Amino acid sequence: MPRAGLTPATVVREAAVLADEVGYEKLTLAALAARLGVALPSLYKHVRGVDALHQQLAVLPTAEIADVLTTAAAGRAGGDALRAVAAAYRAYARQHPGRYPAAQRAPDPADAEHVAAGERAAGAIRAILLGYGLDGDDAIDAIRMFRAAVHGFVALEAAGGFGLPRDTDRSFDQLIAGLDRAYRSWGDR
Amino acid sequence: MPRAGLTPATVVREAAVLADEVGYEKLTLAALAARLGVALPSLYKHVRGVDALHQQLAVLPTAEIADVLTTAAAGRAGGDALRAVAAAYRAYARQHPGRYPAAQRAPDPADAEHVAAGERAAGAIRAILLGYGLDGDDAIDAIRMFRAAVHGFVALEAAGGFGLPRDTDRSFDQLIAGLDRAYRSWGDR
DNA sequence: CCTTAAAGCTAATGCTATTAGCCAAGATGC
DNA sequence: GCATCTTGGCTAATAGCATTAGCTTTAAGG
Repeated sequence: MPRAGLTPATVVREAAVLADEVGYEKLTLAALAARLGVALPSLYKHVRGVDALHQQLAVLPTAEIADVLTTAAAGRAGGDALRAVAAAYRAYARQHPGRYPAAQRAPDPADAEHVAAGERAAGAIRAILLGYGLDGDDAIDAIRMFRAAVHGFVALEAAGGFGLPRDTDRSFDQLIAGLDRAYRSWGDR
Repeated sequence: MPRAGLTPATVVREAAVLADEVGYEKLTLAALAARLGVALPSLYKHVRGVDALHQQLAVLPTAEIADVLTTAAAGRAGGDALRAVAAAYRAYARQHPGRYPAAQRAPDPADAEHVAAGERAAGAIRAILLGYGLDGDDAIDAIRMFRAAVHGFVALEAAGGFGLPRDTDRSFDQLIAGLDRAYRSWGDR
């Protein structure tokens, strides 16, 4: 019987694919093992368990989000960059309904790769905020504001939380427009 | 052997208490049955299963949030009301870490009580927005903005997503201040 | 070629959810 | 006050998933 040739990385990557197909909460070691053509306990040679898999699984989408945001911001500034980055974030969440929730898991401080990916994502936003004249603690607050607004929106949207027959695209545009105004008027009362 | 005297309502209410203690994702029929002093399968006389329990469990916190928001808004208007309602929302989420996530489940349109509770919560926000001159589709967008921003913030906060050593209370104040500015400048470019 | 680390396996255990079918508690009707 | 009938709660059985233990054999490396 030849070996499957798995590594922790391949297991986690396949878990990401599977999560997008069946949903994050329905991601199961049993289904993952079947997908990889391997018996369930064999996975324990590569991941410590389902909880560790979830933790590991957070790294990939975090890095992908960082990439997507960085790409979207390239060559733009101000409200232009803000809209592009927000749209890219939302698009990622919709295209990856399984791995996006995985990314919400906070990094283990000991996981340098995960921490770095998170910082890269935050850095993409921070660069835009610099164009609004925001830095230091203001930038931290403004980044948290961006994350709260955009994550909150896509989470509620994915959960079917917007019931009224009003186009969510419009609402999202208004959200980002409001964010833009909030950033521009940061110092005001 | 005397009966436990359970009803669907008591089961769901105890589930809410248990969820706050052990966390929404760790809420289990087995633990709930033990808590109620009953064998696990007995619960099936009151709820159709774990999925139905989750759905039912969404109603209580939605109604409680509606209450909390309504109370907080009473006697206030404008930015004052906005701050009070946002603070009340966040406080509820922190005090009820188990049932708050339960409330994110979208209502079954056939569940009139659930739908009504959601509308009551939205109504509390809508009333405030009226003070900003927002109604119609603008109000819908603005309500979605409020929900996205505040839910996103408390969700990220609860998940430990704000890693930097910056006081989250300050960040929350800034978020709501930004929301207030966005509402006040709604028509602007 | 031999050794050895480890990838993958089977077997076993435990927890959770779910269904089926039984029994008795307690409400209802006479 | 008694008979009846609904139904809440039970035990037993099944199935799925996670986890651990221990074995086998691959395949890399001296």
